[in-house]
Amino acid sequence: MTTPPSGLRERKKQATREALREAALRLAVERGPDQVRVEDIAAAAGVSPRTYNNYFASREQAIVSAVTADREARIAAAVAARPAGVRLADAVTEAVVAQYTNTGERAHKALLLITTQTALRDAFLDTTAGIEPPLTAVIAERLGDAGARTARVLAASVAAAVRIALEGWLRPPGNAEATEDFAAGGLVVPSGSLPDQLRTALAPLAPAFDAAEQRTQP
Amino acid sequence: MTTPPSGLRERKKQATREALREAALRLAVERGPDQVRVEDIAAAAGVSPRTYNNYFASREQAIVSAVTADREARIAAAVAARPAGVRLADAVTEAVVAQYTNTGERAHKALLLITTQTALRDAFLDTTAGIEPPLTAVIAERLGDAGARTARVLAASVAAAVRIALEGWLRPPGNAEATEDFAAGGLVVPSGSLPDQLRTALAPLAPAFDAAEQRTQP
DNA sequence: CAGTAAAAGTGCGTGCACGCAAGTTTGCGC
DNA sequence: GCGCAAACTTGCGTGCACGCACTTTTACTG
Repeated sequence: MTTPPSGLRERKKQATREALREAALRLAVERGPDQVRVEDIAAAAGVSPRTYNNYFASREQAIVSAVTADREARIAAAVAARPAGVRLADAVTEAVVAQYTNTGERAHKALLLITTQTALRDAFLDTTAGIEPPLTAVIAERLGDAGARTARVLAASVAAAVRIALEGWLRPPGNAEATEDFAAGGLVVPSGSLPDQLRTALAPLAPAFDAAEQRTQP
Repeated sequence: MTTPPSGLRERKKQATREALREAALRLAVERGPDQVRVEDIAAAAGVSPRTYNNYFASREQAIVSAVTADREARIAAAVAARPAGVRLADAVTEAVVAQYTNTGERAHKALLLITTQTALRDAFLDTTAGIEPPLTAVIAERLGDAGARTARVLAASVAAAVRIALEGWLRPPGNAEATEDFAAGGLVVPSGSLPDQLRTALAPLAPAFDAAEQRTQP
């Protein structure tokens, strides 16, 4: 499973993908993100522009993917690695927190770049949707076949919560964008650390996890 | 609040928006969805192509918006209309179900069209994200200022659940697309009625709503 | 009833995503 | 090895989204 079927073809594909990722990020950092055309990225990776588009559906995706990389696979593994004894809600929360906390130095620098542009910011937030399928799989494993639907909903909810946490985190606190239509009582906590944001956002979902879990193991 | 500030300017804008909506849907039905260019929609609505793009960010959005229209506003109203006595979870569930059930004849025909094309299907599913802000507002009202964050997460979870329900509903049952990586035990219920799908998808979130609600009214 | 500021509409130009139909490489069975 | 089939790459063409600068329309004020 970890080694799909075969070898040389797949290696080349991954190599190309990574070359594109790295080229996109490097160029975006060197010049501004606006000054990087698809043509440049493709050239830097040694492929045609058309091929570039076989790997990434948008310019933003390429840049962002250098940071997100294989986060999806690692999240699934992280959840599965937790012992079966702990609450499912805790297992998921900690797995998610771990994945978004252990960002390397390079990732942190890249995030600064991402914050500067709305399009990049959105692309980055969209990657949270990618954790949904693996999360669904691992949650479903815990809930049994009867809870497949529930697993899907919970996984999607987690992804949504993570997105909210990230949004709140990388929002420039001084940004006067307001909270759109209804600014509550102004009691919005500006932005704590990312782990805090994640835990806070995931906390409301814990009861749903508990209920689902108890239905299978009374 | 129901009458924003003033009148003539806003009326024209809405008129143009509706003209574009209707033109997009009509043309998409008459010819295939693929045979409709932005230029045509704009012409049919009596505006320039450039203006069309000031209203809709994609061709699919224009077509789909004819069906989704002002669903967002109605959902908020529907939740607010429920008496304060009922469980918040039930209020939200029923409000959502009602909104997606009372689709008229026209909407139903349009949905058939939407199903035929992946791009349209995706655009339609993306509109569920639009119910998040109003839902957040009305849920936050119930939970009080302390639960603003929680309201946001719950609203996003509801939107995600609705999306899943819709996905399962308008998926051609015979579609051998498989469930991607892990096909559970083959126990996937093909597709019940839409209200059933919605209730089933929202059910797992009820405990989270209950917990949030009880925290404010012990 | 101007005169002016703001907002919506428009033309133009640029870069991009993607379908299609080649050409090229890789993998596999004989 | 050999050739065939599937997978990957690439060039081309089309339609599209959107920034920018400019014109036209709407709203407000002296």
